Order: sequence, then structure tokens, then C-alpha cells
Amino acid sequence: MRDEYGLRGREQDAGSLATLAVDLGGPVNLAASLECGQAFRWRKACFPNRPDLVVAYRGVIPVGSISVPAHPGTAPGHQIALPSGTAPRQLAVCVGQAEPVTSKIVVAYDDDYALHIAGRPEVAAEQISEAVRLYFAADDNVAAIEAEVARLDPVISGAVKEAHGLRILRQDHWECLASYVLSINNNIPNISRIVEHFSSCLGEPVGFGLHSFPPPEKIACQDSGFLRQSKCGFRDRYLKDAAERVVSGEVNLADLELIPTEQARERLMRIRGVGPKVADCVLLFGYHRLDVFPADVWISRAMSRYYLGGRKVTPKMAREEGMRRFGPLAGYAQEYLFWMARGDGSLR
DNA sequence: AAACAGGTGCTAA
DNA sequence: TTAGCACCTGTT
Repeated sequence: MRDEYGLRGREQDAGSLATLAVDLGGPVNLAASLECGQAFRWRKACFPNRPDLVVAYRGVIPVGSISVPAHPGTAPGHQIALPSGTAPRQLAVCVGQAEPVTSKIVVAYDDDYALHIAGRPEVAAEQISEAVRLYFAADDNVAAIEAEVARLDPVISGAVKEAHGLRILRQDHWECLASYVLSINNNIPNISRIVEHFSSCLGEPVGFGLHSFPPPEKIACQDSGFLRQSKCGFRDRYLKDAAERVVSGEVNLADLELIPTEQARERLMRIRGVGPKVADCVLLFGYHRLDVFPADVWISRAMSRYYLGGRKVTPKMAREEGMRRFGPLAGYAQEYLFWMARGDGSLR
């Protein structure tokens, strides 16, 4: 039954599969990281020719498109070296691990598409390895973060244990922005369906039968008919507005890496459909600003229950309290709280 | 069948 | 500043 995952049949036969092991230098739990709701394009899969891997997912990651410079208040960044003239690309990968939590993950990709990005196989392997390390935030000391959050806060230490190895990803800026605009008053299956629809209709093939998420230019030029067919509902004009402002340069997504979080937040919120919650999600999941604390209704309820004595808590209050309590680890703390809130049926 | 889903923009105090 | 309300669409 592997065919349903697209790992056999035409796509796989067409290109040779390359596999590499990537060490993240600390615990990773793929299931927790990819199914906690921060990213919308990962699907459970069977890893090709590796029955020893207990879990695997396929999805699309940016390769060579993100550089991570230093911005005020964060650690010095690093940059991926690219052959000059190489455009940012996306590549489908299958990731797996031999136990639920490990520090090493196995990555498979289609050589043909990888060569299209890098030119030579060794370069491709090196770039993809770096891209995976960046996407899964190998630069986060997750063991230390978990210990510190648990120490700061016994209340959520249980969730820290349960979500052991959860990593906040570093998603593509534009895909992340578009995804969270689509998340407004929506549910995860629906969001995933729409993102998938845009990719398969307007994206380019990137291996495993998957397609890249279309760039803003491709979305900005769609007529209202297409947007209606994609079932965005009332979010269609928000998405269009986002695409247009990014294309026009009014909101320069690359530049947001360089400026302080508050300023980046203000710029993102110029876009119709980007309020505090969406902006914070983009900053956390797209720009890896770990000091932000996206507060939705679930988080607000959880904050009320666990910290504010059951009093009524608005998202604004929850956000301020979360950032105050957890400081530079607010993003991770928010994930653990969300984990608890989901598991706690009594939070309605 | 009515309510709800990881909010936001708009309007009115 | 903030409370109240409508909103596409798919599910339960």
C-alpha cells in the first residue's frame, strides 16, 4: 500500500532516490514537530526501503532560500553558501527516524530535482543537509530549552515531557504568511487542503509528486474565479492583499529577518488579514523569533486556567503574560501550553 | 440542524 | 481602547 504515499510508481522510478543522515545535535520528535499544527504540508508516509524507521513524513522544505543573519537581540546567524546565481528553491523530502525521539533523522529526496538546485550531487547533499538542519532548527539547544522551561514552570513540565523533542521549525517566509492568513477562523484540515490546492495548481514539481508552494507573484495575478475555486472563502481578499504587498515590496519578507521583532510585527500587520495572532505565528514559525507568544483562544483559556486563577483572559492579556513569564523561551512555552490545552478536554 | 473552527476588520461607545 | 458582530466553507 505504499503507492498511496507516492513513494513508488512513476515519481520514484523516474529519478534515483538519494538518502542521507542528518544530525540535529539534540532531540527531535518528528511526529510532535510536524503534527502540532505549526506547519500544514507534512503527511505521514512510508520511508522508501527503510522499514527500520518507526515514523516518516513527506513534505517540502526551502533549500538555499533562507539566510539567517544576526538581528538585534539574537545570536549571530549563519548563511548558506550557494553557487552564484542560484535561485531559492524548494525540494520535497521524506524524513524519518528510528525511534520516536532521536537526534539523527534520515532524509530522502529525488536526485533529479536536487541536481536541478545544486548542479553536482555532493553539493546537493551538502546543501540539503544544511537546509534540513536549518528547517528543523539544529541551532536550537532543545534539551536546554526543555530543561529551562520545566524549571521555570512546574505547571507545564508534564507537557514538556510529553512533547519531548518538539522543535519549532523555520518555515518558508511566504508560505508561512499565506498559511496563517488562511488559518483565520478556520480549522487545520481545511487549511491543509487549501495550501495543498494552491501548490498542486500553481506550484512547480519538486519530487515525490509534490509541488512547491507558489510564490506571491503567482497568487497576486490570479482572478477572483480561481481564488473562489480554491475555497478560501472570505480569506481570498486577505491572501490577495498579502501577495500584492509582498510583490510590490511594500512588505519585504527577506528584510524582516534583519529588523527587531516589534518592527517586523508592525510591518506584517500592514497586510489586511494579518492581526496580532497571525503576525506572531509568522514571526515564530517563519522567522524563528522564539520570544513571541502567539495567543489564540486555546492559549487564552490555558493561561486563564493555569496562571490567572480562571479569570477571563483576552488573547492580548495572554500574550503579554506569556512573554513576561517566559521571555526568550516564550515560543516554546506556547507550544507546550498548546499541547496541554489540546489534551485537556475540560478547556472546552 | 445549529454550532463551531488556532481571528480580523469594521463600527459604535 | 475595547465590545459586538459578520464572515466562506466543511464537519459534527
